[in-house]
Amino acid sequence: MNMIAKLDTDITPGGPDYDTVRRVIELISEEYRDQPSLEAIAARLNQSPTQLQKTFTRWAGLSPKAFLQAVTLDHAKRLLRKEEMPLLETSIEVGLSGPSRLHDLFVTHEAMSPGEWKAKGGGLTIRYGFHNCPFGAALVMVTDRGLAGLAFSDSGDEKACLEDMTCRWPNAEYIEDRQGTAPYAERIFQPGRWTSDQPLRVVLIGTDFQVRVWQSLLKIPFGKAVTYSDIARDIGRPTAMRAVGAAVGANPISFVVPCHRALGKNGALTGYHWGLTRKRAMLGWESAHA
DNA sequence: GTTTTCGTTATTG
DNA sequence: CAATAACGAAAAC
Repeated sequence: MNMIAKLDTDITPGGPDYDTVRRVIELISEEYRDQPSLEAIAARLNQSPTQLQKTFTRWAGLSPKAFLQAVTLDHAKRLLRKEEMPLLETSIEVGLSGPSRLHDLFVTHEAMSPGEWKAKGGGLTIRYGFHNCPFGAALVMVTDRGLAGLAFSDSGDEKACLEDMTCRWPNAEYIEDRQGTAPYAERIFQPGRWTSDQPLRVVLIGTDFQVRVWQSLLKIPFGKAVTYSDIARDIGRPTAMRAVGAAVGANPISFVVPCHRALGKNGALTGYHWGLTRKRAMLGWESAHA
């Protein structure tokens, strides 16, 4: 169980370095087939190779070249490779409401009752705030029962991001409270603090089917990946892989519920609500720190 | 190999 | 009820 020593926080959304990193990943995502060299990438961004190397490595913990490797189809397939049997099946048993360990972040989760789900958030008070994280501006949403939402945006479209999330539970009451949400953000994005003695509490608000899918996602270990059909099988509905995809995409607590670890059967990244670039960034980042 | 076609199923309008 | 979707397998090029 590797603990990530420390997460660099000096590359923040909106800053020039963050933008550089984002563009590098974007470029790599689109052209990884051509295996562009560091020089080529730097030239495209009008930067010196050494400068770029330094900036990127500070963010990812590995060079652009190595990141490119990590993002290749070939590598994605390796993540899928099930060395032993299980992964999902033998993972720590998670009940409807119980502790589980996801990528070394310890989490207890509970599901909302169907009634509460139908109320579309009615009677629920949700405090929210934006915080900087390695993957952009993170929108953190918490209720008195725990973390309920986590979304991402690039600087500029925070408004759309917030709207995207509030639309999911239109009847809830929303209060901006960065003070209140800050501890969650720190906890989530500082892996050094991932401990089991005080698990992160999350509350899953969704349909019965969705909640089952999300619980399945929570069983995927850090740095690994599974297939949509793996999940379908795990929840006892082996032919519902497509519906699983929809449910994964509807996951309101991205990253914490690691929906970025769900790949197509051939290792292709099939989609991501917050942008494929971000999905690749997360997978590459995890590969680097695994 | 790659593209198209069709089966499946939980949501949404 | 019809349309849709972050899939997948099989058929067809």
